[in-house]
Amino acid sequence: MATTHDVTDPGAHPRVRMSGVERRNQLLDIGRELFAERGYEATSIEEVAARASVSKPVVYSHFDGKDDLYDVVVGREMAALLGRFTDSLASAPAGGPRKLLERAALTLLDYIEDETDGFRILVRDSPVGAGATTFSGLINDIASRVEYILADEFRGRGYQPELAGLYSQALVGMVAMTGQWWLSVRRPSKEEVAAHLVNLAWNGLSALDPRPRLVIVR
Amino acid sequence: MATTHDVTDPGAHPRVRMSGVERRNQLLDIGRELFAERGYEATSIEEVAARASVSKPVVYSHFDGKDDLYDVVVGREMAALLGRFTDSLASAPAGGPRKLLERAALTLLDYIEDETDGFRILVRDSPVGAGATTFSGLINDIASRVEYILADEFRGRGYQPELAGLYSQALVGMVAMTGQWWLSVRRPSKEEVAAHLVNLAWNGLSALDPRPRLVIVR
DNA sequence: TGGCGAACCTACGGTTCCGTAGGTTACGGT
DNA sequence: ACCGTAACCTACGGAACCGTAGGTTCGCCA
Repeated sequence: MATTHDVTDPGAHPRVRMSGVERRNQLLDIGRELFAERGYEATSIEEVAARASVSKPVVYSHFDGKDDLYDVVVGREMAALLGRFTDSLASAPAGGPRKLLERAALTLLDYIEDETDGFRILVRDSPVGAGATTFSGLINDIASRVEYILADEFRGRGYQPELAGLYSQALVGMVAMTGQWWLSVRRPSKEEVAAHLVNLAWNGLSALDPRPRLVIVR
Repeated sequence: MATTHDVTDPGAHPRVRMSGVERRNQLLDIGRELFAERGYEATSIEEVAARASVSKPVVYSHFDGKDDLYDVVVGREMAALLGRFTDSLASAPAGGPRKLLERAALTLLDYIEDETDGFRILVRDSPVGAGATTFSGLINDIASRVEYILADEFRGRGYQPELAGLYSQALVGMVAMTGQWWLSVRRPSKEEVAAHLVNLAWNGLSALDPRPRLVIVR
């Protein structure tokens, strides 16, 4: 007759006792993974606990509930992506709009490749009443950054700057959707994809460069 | 003491008895509405029944279950959208790629405006194990139609036709995301949006037309 | 008018899941 | 050696939801 504590489940970790922050981070990672592959509704706290080889109350001791876990995961991911944009666009030596476009495209593609789960979550729907009427809150946020840059550029050229919103949505949508498609294809290479996207956005279909190159050194 | 059949709920319809197909279509419409506003998981059969002022088993007598209802709704919507594309592209007097682009953009924007719920469903996630790794199955399907057209055009110009996939994803993504954004803004007008999208896709950022016009007569 | 079948209902079983109450183990400082 | 506290567990209440069993109403047609 086995003792009550015969916790030798095959495949389960041998009962690790972590510190508070370690466990919290582990749960956040697992949450990101599950929310990415199943979405919010289909993810259960029970499975989060199971994947951490831990019981449910442990999860509740770190987060107020499912919503809270989700919010923290999303917030973390938003900060990560926005940080990448800030780094890559702010540190740029102001090389004109075309280089900016290249940088932005590469930044997003890099993020998609490195943090695939995070990207999936940002692209998926929010729980239910989340205000973000359009896509997911952040994609929109990115678009509004691009909008400022474009508005400046438009003013300089004499176009109507109030159209910058439309064009930035179009550009961000182009890159985001292509990135999502590229996730499941992985070909051609990321740099090639970026070059073609810039080619399309910059030259247009009427004057496509048959063999586009990136200007930025990597 | 009220009788068992005192079904005079205020606000509920006065107990209508429909024919089989009528009821089925009503349930499909309600399903589309709910799936669009809440997604698959958050929608319950009970609410579908409630909105139809009908009991749950009625829903089960028309559909095998939640999955089936969802599949039929999606299938119907895919057929509707594909039909629009077939009509608008096949009946075109072969006016060259630029007119094709205009037609495609307008077709998608029209659809988004007329069948907003349907579009939302197609853009949202599938239940869970739905193969569609990329976006939603159909957006991809549309993209592959565009791909054929583009591949032809590329061959004619001497570009690599195998890149048509990438460019079609980029173009469809651009229009789809802009359409989604436009849903919540509704300004500028649909025709203006289409004109600017074509402007961007055709001329590129480097040679934008400050006041683009559509070529097609509406 | 009588009866037959389609449309519909109430009621319930079984499952899943969120969130909590209350008790147990092990580590770290003294 | 001892004790406080942080980490963790089992067990359960309560709610939502899917899907079905069995019975009732209504319209049509002979």
